[in-house]
Amino acid sequence: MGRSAVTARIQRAFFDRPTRRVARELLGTTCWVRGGAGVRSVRIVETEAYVQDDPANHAYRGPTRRNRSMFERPGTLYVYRIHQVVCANVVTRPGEAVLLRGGAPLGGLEGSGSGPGRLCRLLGVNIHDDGIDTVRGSRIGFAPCADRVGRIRIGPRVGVSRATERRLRYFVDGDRAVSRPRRSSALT
DNA sequence: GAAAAGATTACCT
DNA sequence: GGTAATCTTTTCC
Repeated sequence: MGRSAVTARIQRAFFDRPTRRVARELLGTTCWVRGGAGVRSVRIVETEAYVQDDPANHAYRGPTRRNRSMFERPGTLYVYRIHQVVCANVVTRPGEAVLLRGGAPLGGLEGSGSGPGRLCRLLGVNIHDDGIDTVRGSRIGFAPCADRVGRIRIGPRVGVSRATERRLRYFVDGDRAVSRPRRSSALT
């Protein structure tokens, strides 16, 4: 990279599009988090779309205290807690969002970014980041895809107990940071 | 006010 | 492959 580390930032119009398209096009982008110890970043390699009329969507039954961030502007971060870990989403259209499921560490960052909980732990994302703006905020942002993305594949979502047949999961084929269903060894 | 479920992960046998 | 950990939100009585 001959230029500065962050050459550009993904704007709000990127997120204000159909959720499945955003989920697919987030693959290969860089997600950075500015913390006390510096900036941590990963290359996004796995996402899942949560859309309307989707029983697995936290916003399926409308706004609640937990999911209020999902009704904020496109590009807003929706962070929720599940068991003892947190997961991060980016809001697209009202009540819809993209779950960040896998990221490959960049810039010497060490650890595993495979899985939504591990990804948040790697980046240092916590529950207090819920509701922040990734477009204008200084804490977390996305940079456009710099280099070529591998083959993109689509498959069933992981971990959800409803609407499991829907193919709303996008991932870069063969990337190490992609989580896999525990079910079988068969590649989707 | 109480009980159940959950977009997970780590560790057990 | 199966289950416990762990705790907040949601839902029901």
